[in-house]
Amino acid sequence: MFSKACKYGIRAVFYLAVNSSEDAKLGAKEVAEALDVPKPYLAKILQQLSRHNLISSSKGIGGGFYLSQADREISLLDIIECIDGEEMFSACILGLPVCSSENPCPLHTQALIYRKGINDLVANNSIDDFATQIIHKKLSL
Amino acid sequence: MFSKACKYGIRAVFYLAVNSSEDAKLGAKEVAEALDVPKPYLAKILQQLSRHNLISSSKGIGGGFYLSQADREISLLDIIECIDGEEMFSACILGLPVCSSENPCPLHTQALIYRKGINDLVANNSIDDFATQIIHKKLSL
DNA sequence: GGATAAAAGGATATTTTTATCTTATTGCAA
DNA sequence: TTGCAATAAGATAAAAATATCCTTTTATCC
Repeated sequence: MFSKACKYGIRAVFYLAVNSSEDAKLGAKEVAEALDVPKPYLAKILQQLSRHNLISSSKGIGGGFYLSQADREISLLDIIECIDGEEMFSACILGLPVCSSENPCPLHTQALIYRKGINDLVANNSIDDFATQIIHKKLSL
Repeated sequence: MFSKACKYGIRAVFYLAVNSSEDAKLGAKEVAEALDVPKPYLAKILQQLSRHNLISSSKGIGGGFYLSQADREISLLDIIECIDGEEMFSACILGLPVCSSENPCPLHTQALIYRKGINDLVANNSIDDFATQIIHKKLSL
């Protein structure tokens, strides 16, 4: 479904949403250790998200990554598309170059229902929405 | 979602279901050309499926790949699991080592609904079921 | 039995993904 | 203003996925 980079990215953003703020930035090292993922690789992913203004960062002493209020209002889909590209939910599930409602592959119609479900899940919930659930229900990251 | 190898495999099996029989075996070359996928790579995938008795083959002149009646009654899930492994639908969508209903990740509960939908789609339909639809509705491969 | 046509199997090459390392660059603090 | 702690960026390495090539085996036809 998602690439490893994307899974790391989603988890890191959730971790930042719960544990960071403008006054409590987190180094890539801390996040990587908390999530048990490779540090330099995660740093790359965080940099990419930062460059696209989906998360915030600052250099220097006391610097690190964090989520601004604006960052918290974006959808999880934005994070996913930034890392894995925009075709995750739109490309044919069998990889056919042309596959649409008019000219569907054998899985198209049925799969569409479920893929749209996942798409809506990540498109219609903000980072904040997920953070609230994570805190409330004590979910794992 | 599926690896390229798996997409090629699914399409090839569908192609064999529609176009081959015990009396009309198809060479890897013909299938690869029909689906516009790399010939030697597809051959590998077909060999793997054949080794696991999910499709049938015979060597020599007039040989090739085809589906026996038994082959036509397996589920698409068997094909998928043979190529991509058994964790496609069971592994955590965020890659967490432990993620279950008792200890869910932030996407677990919602995603489960849709993932189960896809799983059921491929688990509860035989190759024959799909072949019937492909022929009836003139679906693309 | 010999030629041939096909899959089967093994080895290799290429590309992409994942991971690491090294060197800037920035910003704060003493 | 100098040193340090952090991200940023670029280069490189390792692993996995994708793709190809070559040889062997097997079955069929003559």
